[in-house]
Amino acid sequence: MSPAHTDVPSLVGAALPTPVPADEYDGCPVTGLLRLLSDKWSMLVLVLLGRQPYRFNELHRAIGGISQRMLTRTLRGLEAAGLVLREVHPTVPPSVEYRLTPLGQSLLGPLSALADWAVSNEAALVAGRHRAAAAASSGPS
Amino acid sequence: MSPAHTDVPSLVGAALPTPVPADEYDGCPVTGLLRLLSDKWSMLVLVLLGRQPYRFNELHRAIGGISQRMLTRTLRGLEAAGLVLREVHPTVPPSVEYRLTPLGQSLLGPLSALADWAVSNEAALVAGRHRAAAAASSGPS
DNA sequence: CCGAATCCTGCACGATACTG
DNA sequence: CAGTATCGTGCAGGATTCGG
Repeated sequence: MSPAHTDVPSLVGAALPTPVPADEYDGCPVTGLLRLLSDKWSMLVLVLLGRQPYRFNELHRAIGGISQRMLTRTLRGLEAAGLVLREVHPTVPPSVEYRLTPLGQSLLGPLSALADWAVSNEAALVAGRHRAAAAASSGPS
Repeated sequence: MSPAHTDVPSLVGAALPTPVPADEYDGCPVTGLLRLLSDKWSMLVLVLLGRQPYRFNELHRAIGGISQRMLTRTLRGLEAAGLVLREVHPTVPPSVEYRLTPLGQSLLGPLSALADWAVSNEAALVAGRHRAAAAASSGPS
């Protein structure tokens, strides 16, 4: 075991030389968060719930393009992580409200930073994409 | 079923699927960024390259657990997005250096915000995961 | 209205072997 | 050293149906 060949940034928590407890969670909190958020809808749901509480079909319509299955899955995942709270009102017909927990709300800041960057650098990203396309068609010919 | 056993050398080029993301850009810059970063390794590679330039196998060892295939794909994707620069030095043996473009470096800030949040709230996330596991084993029995 | 259950497809990803 | 070629697998994710 020779650590420190390339000292891993503290961002990944010096957790790369992991003891690997089980075959599930690899020990790095950043990786854990990424595995939670790296799906198609989680971040979008978080941002929407950050604005206001939503009921299930309200959210379904607000997103538009997500299947019921994936919305349920996404919400359950976020709920399991403690980011979203699910409130069932025993009315007829039943209604369920989803809102962010305080933990979920605290995630909105970092999320916004990423979103702001994406908006601010949209032009650069598009330009880079074009440069890459041009290089790909003229280069390896 | 295994149809043609006749060795067709290289007709089907589906070996390296999706050379670049190249997905249909849906118009939302945030979604575009998420589709770019929502894979298993992109963010980690960006963070590592944010500290220093790396050569291919250097990066391979530093990450530890990624396959050559995925490292290549990840780097190509980031390169196509204009976040990573690939420099080939025509030496013997050949060496290739990867570094962040200025655009890539500007992404480190927002990325760090997310990473810091993950570290700060690791305990809460782990607790949530345990609650979920307990509920899953006792609830739907 | 809320969601679970089922079926199905495609891609992300890994392991290995080979090349220049 | 830096990739490419190829095969196999698991799981994300969509469409639809059924139940409460």
